[in-house]
Amino acid sequence: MHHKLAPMEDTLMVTTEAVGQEGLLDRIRRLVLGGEFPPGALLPEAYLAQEFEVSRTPVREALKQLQQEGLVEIRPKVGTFVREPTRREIVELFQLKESLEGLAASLLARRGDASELSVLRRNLKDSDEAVLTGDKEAYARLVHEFHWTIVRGSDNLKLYEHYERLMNQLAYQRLVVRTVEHPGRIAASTREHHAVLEMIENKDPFGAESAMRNHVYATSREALVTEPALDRRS
Amino acid sequence: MHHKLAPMEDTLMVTTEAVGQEGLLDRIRRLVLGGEFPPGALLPEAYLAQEFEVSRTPVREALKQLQQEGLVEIRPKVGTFVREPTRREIVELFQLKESLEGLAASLLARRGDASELSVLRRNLKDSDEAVLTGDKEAYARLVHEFHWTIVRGSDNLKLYEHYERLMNQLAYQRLVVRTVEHPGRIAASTREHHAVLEMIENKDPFGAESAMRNHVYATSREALVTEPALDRRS
DNA sequence: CCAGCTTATGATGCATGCATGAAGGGCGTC
DNA sequence: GACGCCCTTCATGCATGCATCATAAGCTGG
Repeated sequence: MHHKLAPMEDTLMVTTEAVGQEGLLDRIRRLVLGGEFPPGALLPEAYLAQEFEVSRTPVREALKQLQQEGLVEIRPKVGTFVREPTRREIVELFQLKESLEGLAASLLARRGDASELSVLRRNLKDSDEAVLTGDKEAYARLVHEFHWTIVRGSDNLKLYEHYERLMNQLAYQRLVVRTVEHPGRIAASTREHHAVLEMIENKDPFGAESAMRNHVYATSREALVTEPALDRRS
Repeated sequence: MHHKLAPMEDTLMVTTEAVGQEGLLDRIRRLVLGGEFPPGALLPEAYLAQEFEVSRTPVREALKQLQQEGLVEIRPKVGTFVREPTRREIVELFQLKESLEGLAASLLARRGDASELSVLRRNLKDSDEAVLTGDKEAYARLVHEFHWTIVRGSDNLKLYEHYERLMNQLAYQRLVVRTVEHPGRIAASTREHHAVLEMIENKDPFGAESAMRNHVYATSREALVTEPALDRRS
């Protein structure tokens, strides 16, 4: 069979969506993650189509992708439902998170890129500041950025992509907000962050991985005991 | 807004596709991974639709999912093309593989389920046998099964799912087949497999993780030097 | 009142048609 | 001969219509 080849591409599209506006997939994902629809709720294609002013066809495509991400469950001939992660799945996802972030820290320590390091240092400075002023909102955001910066800084795009999927499934925002409520945890978490950064600065991949894994593990334990709603199932 | 909730489900569908036949997504994926279409080739929706005797709509849905898996690239208004992984991406994926399989070995060592262990022991026995008889085909298959058994045995479904994605992107078969060609590597690989199993039998999570990571790393190095075609890009 | 069957509803699954836009080839000019 | 413009071609992107089937309400007989 004769195959038609793609014309040479010189520009590498790194983002997932074309220009214009936010992709439909992202909009529906935000709807789900935002808690607009409670777990178990039906996501009617017709409703979404009308809501976003498109036809059902692109909506269906997006829903199938969300199913791959594990955010919704499509029951054939019945409908698409918001998926509620079981406690067991949360545990599984945190184990993965530990592994992936450990890898990221290790890779970043090996690379030891100066610009990333300064971003992280700045982040921890701001973070300490937020703790002192008691701005939990800012603290949560900075913690979030700290972790993402390390994953991005690992300079491993595939790792980044898998991490992104993972975090989507964890619906991170809601969990970490709870965690932040515990003052003792904040102090410990801050210490752990500094430890991670120190290891990265020392260009110690093993130490950085270890420190990061310890930190993620501690955080996940806290998140799991702090989130009683997760005990409903499994 | 009033939400329609899902009726209670008692049966948990663990497989991805309903009964009947193999899913369209899998069939197209096999077409791509099978090398039927060379990297860079266009996958015309109309052709696939005719080939699988469906309309373009379900084909489009499947292609969008394959894009998420990183196997194809969809250029808006142009077409869907088989993606050729760059060498850099291969390296990135192997780093991830190392991390994920390390986690799997660690979890399995912690669990220490007897039935999984006997399967692995049996696998290595058959594997040694295949080495002696020089049956490289069987050896490659057994190695494949060894790794998948450990990932399955980790009893972490989310890990399994991410691993599955990862392996799809690696188009494993073609790479490992090359690796098998090197006699020295086979001996080393066999030793490493035994080491991994021994650590798991000892219920030593750290040791198992370490052994597995060493093994995956060694294998990946071999695969990378054995695959000259990967040097074309990046 | 309840169990079993029938039927009505509503949502999905998919085929089809048309609009849109990107490549590539042809043609005319320089 | 080379460059640039136009136009044809073709594949996608999406809207729409209809068949299918799961679900639940209604109905009937016990």
